[in-house]
Parts: sequence; structure tokens; C-alpha cells
Amino acid sequence: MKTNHKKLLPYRHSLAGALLAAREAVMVPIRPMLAGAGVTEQQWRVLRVLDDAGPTDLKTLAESALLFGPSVTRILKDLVERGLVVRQPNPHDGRGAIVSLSTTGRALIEETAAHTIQQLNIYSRKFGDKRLKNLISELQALIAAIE
Amino acid sequence: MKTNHKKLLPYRHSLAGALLAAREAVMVPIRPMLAGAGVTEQQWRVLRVLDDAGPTDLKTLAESALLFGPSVTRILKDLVERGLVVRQPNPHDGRGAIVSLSTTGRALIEETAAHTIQQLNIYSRKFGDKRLKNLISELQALIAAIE
DNA sequence: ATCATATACTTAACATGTTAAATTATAAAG
DNA sequence: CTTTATAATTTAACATGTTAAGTATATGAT
Repeated sequence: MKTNHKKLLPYRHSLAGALLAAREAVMVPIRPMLAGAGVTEQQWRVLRVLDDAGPTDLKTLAESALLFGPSVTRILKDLVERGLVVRQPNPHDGRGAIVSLSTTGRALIEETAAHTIQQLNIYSRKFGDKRLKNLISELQALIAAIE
Repeated sequence: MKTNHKKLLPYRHSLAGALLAAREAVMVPIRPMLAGAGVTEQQWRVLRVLDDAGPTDLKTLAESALLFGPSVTRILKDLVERGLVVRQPNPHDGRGAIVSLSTTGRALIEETAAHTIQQLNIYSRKFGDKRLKNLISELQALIAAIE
């Protein structure tokens, strides 16, 4: 039943497949560390984006963290309850809210950052630092080209 | 609240972030087509892998399609009910099963393949054919280097 | 043959993803 | 000032992801 009726590449060699497989390979060593810090991958993305950008409205946060609105609602409810994120009304828009990292939240990011940077260094050593930077750059260029 | 306390890159410039964002950008135009064909992204991965590899046991299928075992169980139940996949006992192992594409399932893959190939061609035109092939090749090299 | 262990799933339980509809508030037009 | 339309979230409903426990079969050692 081999594929000889068309030009479709084997899934792992396709663009979508290679991107998914690469992401999976990259995340495998990182996930245990996040679990140890008590955050899921999605919660960590929210915290990271808030650390990057400071106080942010929810829509921007969702886009930046590559999450859907309802997921952000649910994740923030949890992070606020745990005191990692602070939520305030948006002074310029009565409908929306603004969230930012608490001191505890920032501390969590700083702790995990040490680990992720270390992991990145391992990847750099195995794959080549310049090569890795170029790969990231190409990924961003692809995104820009598609949009 | 800018990030100046450590060397963590902004999320979109990080390896994990760039991979996730790139995958998302690539899939956005493809998802509506899959929805039109009546399959989810994960179901489509299962069908694609079966088209690549022919009759396959469930564990291999899960690994190839980047899915967990329980997801494969659930997805196959649906695909078999809809007549896209055929399930047979494994003659060499009484515990397991072997699944393969039905004629209908193969027809679905062939139809959608035309669309995905067309989309790939658009990406090639926008990003460069050689450049795109090289990107995929680098992704695979990264996976190999990490493991 | 029997016991212990490992393997291939399946089931169950809960978190998250995803879409659509509901809610509340701003904004624009008349 | 109302009416209408648009925007920011939340709620609800269901699919899928994810982990852990359960079931049945195979494998290996005594």
C-alpha cells in the first residue's frame, strides 16, 4: 500500500509533520521541569508572555501565547487564584481586563528560565549555535512569508 | 516590566515559540480544507500515516502520527465506524490489532492530497522552494541531534 | 507447567482545545 | 439621547490531550 499515486511526502517529511515532530522533540526534556515548577505548558506560555510584555490585555495575551480566548480565561482564573498573576480592570475599557505578573509569578519565571536556558545550551552544543539561531530565523521568515 | 533580568528570549523568538508559531501559520489555511473533508487534524494524521506505511499496529501508528495511545483508540473507533479504516486482529500477536486504509479512506486522502500539495506550492512560491526544503531538512536534523 | 514480568492496548478521569452563543460595554450614526 | 453595530470577554458544550489504572496476552525463567 505504498504511496505512489501522488506526490504527498511521508508525514514526517512534510512541512507540518516536521514542525510538529521538532516541537515535540524540543519540548520533551522541558516538560518535566515545568511539571516540577507546578505549571502546565500553556500556563507557562502565559507567564512567559507577561514577563516579556508586562501588563497586557487578554486579547493580546491570547494572540501572543498562541491560545484561544476561552483557554486564557480558564488559565488566568487558576493563575490568579494561585497568586502568580494579578488581574485589574482596564482603566480605558470597562469591558476588558489587564493582567500582569505578581512577584511570585516573576520568581517562578526566573527560576524556570535558568533551566530552559541550560536546555537551550544543550541544543546549541548538539546542533550548532549559529545553525540553531539560523533555524529560528528561518521559521520566523516562513511565518512572515505565509501571512 | 521588561525582561532584563536574564537571557530568556521573547517567547516568539524562542525555539519552542517559533516552532509553535510556524506550525500554526502553516496549518491555518489547511484546517478549513480538512474540515470540509470531514476530518479533524488528528484523524487526518492517522489516515496519512496509514497511507504512508500501509497496515500498521497501533503502537507504531501512535508514534508515527505523534499521538498518545488512548487518542489513537478513540480516533480509530470513529474512523472504523465511518468505514475509512479497517481493523483486523494481529495474526502474530493476540493482544494487538492491525489497521489499514479502506478504499474510502484512501480516496479521502487522495482528494485532500491535491489540496495540501497546492498549498505547499503556495508556500514554496512565497518562501522559496529550495529554502523550504532546506528548512524541513534542518528540522529533521535538529530532531536527530536532540535525540 | 507455573510464576513473574513485560507488552499492547483499553477504560476511566480530568485538563485543555475549540467552536458557538451569551453577556456586557464601547462606539458610531441618526 | 437612542438605536445599531462592534468589540472584549465569559459561559457552555463537546472533542481531544494526557496520565494512571485495568485487562488480556505474550515472553522468560524456574
